[in-house]
Amino acid sequence: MTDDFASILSSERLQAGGSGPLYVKLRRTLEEAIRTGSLGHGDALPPERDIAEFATVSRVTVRKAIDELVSDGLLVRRHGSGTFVTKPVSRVEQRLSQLTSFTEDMARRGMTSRSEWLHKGIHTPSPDEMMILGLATDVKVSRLSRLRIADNQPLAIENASVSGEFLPDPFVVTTSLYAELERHQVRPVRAVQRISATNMKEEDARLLGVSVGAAGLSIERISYLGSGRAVEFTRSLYRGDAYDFVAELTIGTP
Amino acid sequence: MTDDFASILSSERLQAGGSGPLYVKLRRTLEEAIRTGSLGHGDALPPERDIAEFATVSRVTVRKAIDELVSDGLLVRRHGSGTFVTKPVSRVEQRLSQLTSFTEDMARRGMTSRSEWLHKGIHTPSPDEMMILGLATDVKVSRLSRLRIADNQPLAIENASVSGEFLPDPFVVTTSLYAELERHQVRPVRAVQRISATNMKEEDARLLGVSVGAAGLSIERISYLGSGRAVEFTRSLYRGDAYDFVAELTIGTP
DNA sequence: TCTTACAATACCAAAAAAATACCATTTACC
DNA sequence: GGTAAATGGTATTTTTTTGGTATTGTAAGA
Repeated sequence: MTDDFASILSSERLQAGGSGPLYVKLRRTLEEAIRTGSLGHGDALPPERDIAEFATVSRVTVRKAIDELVSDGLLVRRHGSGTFVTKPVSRVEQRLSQLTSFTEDMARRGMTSRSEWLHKGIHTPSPDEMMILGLATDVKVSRLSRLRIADNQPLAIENASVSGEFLPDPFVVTTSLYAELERHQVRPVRAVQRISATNMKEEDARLLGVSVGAAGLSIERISYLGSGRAVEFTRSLYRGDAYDFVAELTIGTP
Repeated sequence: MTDDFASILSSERLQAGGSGPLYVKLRRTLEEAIRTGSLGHGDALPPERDIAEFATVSRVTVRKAIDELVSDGLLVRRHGSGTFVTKPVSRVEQRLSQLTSFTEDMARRGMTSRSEWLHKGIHTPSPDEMMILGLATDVKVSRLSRLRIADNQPLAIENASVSGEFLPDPFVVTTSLYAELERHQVRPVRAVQRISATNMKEEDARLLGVSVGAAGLSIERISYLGSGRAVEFTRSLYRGDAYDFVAELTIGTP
């Protein structure tokens, strides 16, 4: 039982929860906590047994309270895993200014995350790639494409292009492209990110499970070595209805 | 096992790592060590077996912790060789950006810019505004709405809400909201910006001269005083086909 | 008295977590 | 070059945690 819950479920609060059966008071208390944000979207509730013990009621009573919140759509149960606060719109935030990892970010929201590879291959560079990566005519380019999935919902398509000089064999990449580059002592030190909005084309829409024309957040990133040489070029397309990009800015004093 | 690791993985630290499963605590401990620099980039971790023995957990548990750090790009594995700390891109930080005005922004891009006021007024705050700006019930809010035009093309709709305490009279604002706030010694020092993609509604599409459903870049910004008090809340909608948001990221150890 | 809502107890099943045992690759030393 | 030690990789099993369900008891109201 977390400390947060100690205050949320304090017996005073439960008693003050108005009249009626125990499970109704408990439900109102939980509902209030969700609406006020004491329980954030994606947060896990403590185990039913813990709640029962803390509120000194039986587990069935706790379950009855939770039952109603589940049928109202405020909570979601996962057998063997826990009970979680639902997200009204499944919005995921990425905070650049914080050092939170993707896994932890998702875990904090009670979401599981994984990837599916769509493509790995060696290609003759497109004009775009040649220009951006500054390739000689005879150098090949490695392309890696994958679908990022959160809570079994496709969230984004990631297309990476890397110069063959830095990544001759794209098939060795398993989880992290950057980890693979690191293995060859290739270390980008700077990146430029370009964020724009675009309407989904048919194939992207199909992969992401949205309708054609839906708004998508396109993020293009080019990363550079200390020498100024471009290493990698990634085009990502995020579902506009499921992804927020959050940045914190500080104002310089002139 | 090095002495360094003895302190990094001391069982006290592992216990103090908060609640949750063992592998999560272990992951957090390692992550912390990497972030604080106790483990520099390029350093090798001790063998998994050693870590397991020292932390008195099974090797699989150690591997699970390391797995997540690998997929986040903080660590790199080399079969038969060891596990090493990388200098990953997932640890990018957005360079301290200045809160630039639209005019400056466009000037930097070599474009002429002007605005057309759509609305100025004093209103009873909406629930959104009350929550975000932290307003008392009897305080009014000033709303400013204008169309931003660059190179004679409508580019964005800007809706600003400012607490009446800071801007009692919105009609005095002519060009820059920030300049007007500055006149009253109101100086935001921090802002949080949320960028997302959305499909244009009819009215927005008409004002911006695009078709309904076209992709738009929605940027919400809340700016704060040094005290943490929110000053202003701006919702902007940019034409997705005409505006890019560019951020430069530097990669490095904090 | 009978019905019904409420609450408690005891046990079931699924999922996650952790441990065990064994496999594959790299490195180093001979 | 070959071989053994060291290291990460994987499959399988066991334990623990968590929600799910059936049964029973109790008290209020028809």
